[in-house]
Amino acid sequence: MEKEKTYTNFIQKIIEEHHISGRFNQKVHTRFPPEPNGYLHIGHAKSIILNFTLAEKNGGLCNLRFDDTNPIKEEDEYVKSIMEDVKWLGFDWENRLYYASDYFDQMYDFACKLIEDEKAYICDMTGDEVRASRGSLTEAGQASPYRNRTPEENLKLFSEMRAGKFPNGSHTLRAKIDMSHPNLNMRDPVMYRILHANHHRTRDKWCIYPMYDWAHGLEDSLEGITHSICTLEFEDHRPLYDWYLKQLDVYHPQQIEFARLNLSFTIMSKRWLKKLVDGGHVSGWDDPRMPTISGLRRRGFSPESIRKFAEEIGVAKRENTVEMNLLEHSLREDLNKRANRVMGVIDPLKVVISNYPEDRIEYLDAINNPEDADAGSRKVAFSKELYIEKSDFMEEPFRKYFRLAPGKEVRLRYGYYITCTDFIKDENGEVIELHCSYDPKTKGGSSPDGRKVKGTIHWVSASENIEAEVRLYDRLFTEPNPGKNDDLASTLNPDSLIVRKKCFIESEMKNANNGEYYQFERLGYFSLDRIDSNPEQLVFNRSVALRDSWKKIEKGFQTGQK
RNA sequence: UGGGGCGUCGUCUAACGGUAGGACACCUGGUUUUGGUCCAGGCAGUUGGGGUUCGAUUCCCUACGCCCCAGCCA
Repeated sequence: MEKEKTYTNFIQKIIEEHHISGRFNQKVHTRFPPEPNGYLHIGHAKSIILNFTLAEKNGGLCNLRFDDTNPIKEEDEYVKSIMEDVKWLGFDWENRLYYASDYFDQMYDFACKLIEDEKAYICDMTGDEVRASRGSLTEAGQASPYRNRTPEENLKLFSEMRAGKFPNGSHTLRAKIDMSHPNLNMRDPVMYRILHANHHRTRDKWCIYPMYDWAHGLEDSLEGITHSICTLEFEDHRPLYDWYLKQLDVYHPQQIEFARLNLSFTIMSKRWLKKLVDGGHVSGWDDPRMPTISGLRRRGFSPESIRKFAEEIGVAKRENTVEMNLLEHSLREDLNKRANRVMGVIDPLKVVISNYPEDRIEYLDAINNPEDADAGSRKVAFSKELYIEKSDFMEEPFRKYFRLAPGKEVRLRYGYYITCTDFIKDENGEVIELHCSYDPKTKGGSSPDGRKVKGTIHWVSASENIEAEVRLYDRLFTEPNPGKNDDLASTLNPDSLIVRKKCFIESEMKNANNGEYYQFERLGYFSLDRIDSNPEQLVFNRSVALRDSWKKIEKGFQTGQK
């Protein structure tokens, strides 16, 4: 029992301290607050999982809230995809779906209160002027000439702003804090800007929109959030978050910052991801090579594996780059237990069993999942002509090569032992067909005399199978840290997608279902491509290959000794 | 060289001031009708220097390194 892993991270620790101090009356209420301006990626998944599980483990709730304060960037399409992704990960916000735009009226009223208290003013400076007067990292800023307008004048101007009397950029509402504050965020930050734009929800009701810092704390406060969790770059904004809530004397959540996720061999920034899409380097936001949630879903990742991954990587404040290995491991670990096995040949080489009757077909028993006795078994067709993997034959085998070679015997999984008696090459010297003999006494894959056969290979009957397209994926970049390189395109992995058109899969797979996970024995985990696959032309994506200890040995032979 | 953060195995991440632990990766062996899984074992870390203490990853000082901030983005 003491082996039970406790859910531990520094945020949980803070929560427990709050429980002791009684700050939030033992309550935990979090929120996931995406801006609907793009697709979610695995880094967002970390945040979603953090917020929802933190609430759940502490008997609390987590809201889904769209932080839609910038109508220029936000679209309904993203709202839909975000909800789909959160649901797919297995979380339920029940009736707690909120939008920042729901609070625009209240935010306006709060702003008026600040104006009345002489803590905010309308500034007529242009963006450039504001920038110039903000000072620098080492120099104090200069006060706006409009800083001392009366509350009456400010109120009037503010309502005129709202009424649409001014063009974009002509006025802002600014908090009156401290132009010489060492934290630049505190140098009279803008609370409202004029944006004559159509909002995805409020349409043309507003032409002034709240800035993040002003809006976010109020959203949290209004929803009774206890722990407002965000990423590290907002640490500098916490004083402002706190300042607004304190001036207003309203319910005050605790903002806590954690380090965002970086993954090796990929990138997480929306800007770069968009470049990949726009540059045609990938087929879209849901390209199976993308680290987006929709991409991972299409690639064949399970939500369970992503949640396990999030648990494994933990949560802390230091910068981190998690190895892609760990993500892949999480998937293998999950699918090994639940994916049914099946045989498929993705690089076919024809085999003729010379001593097997011409027109005979046998149906042999194959176990669906050795890791799950309840998964049962199925029948696979065996016939005189078969396909095996090209890589399972070598004319001149390496020393430890256990597979087929002239005169060598292997086991066909769940089939027979066969021995290679001959091979045929085409005019280019490429092996195109093998002739083998089989041992009828080894049906099912074991021999009565107990002789050892080290190699077991997969195969598919040439007469009974289904043809499919298979897509093999590899990391998108060749660099472990592509984000550090300005010339992204040069570090793209040219082999990140390999399409194999005429693959042969055992006919069992005619019943393959969308969203189901399969293991093609010895090759990896696969699932149907939910966009491009159809009953006439099945398309399988390889989500991840099996671990392959042979690959290393083989490389050793190829490069060094032989 | 203004402010805010962060430095623990290769990579993530733990450790009321009390044996630096786990996972991934890697390496050995064993089992195996998937060169998969599984099992057993191994390698490997507290940024440096001081101080406090019986005892420091933990507290203090200092140095160094890395990240973030000058949007009317979030």
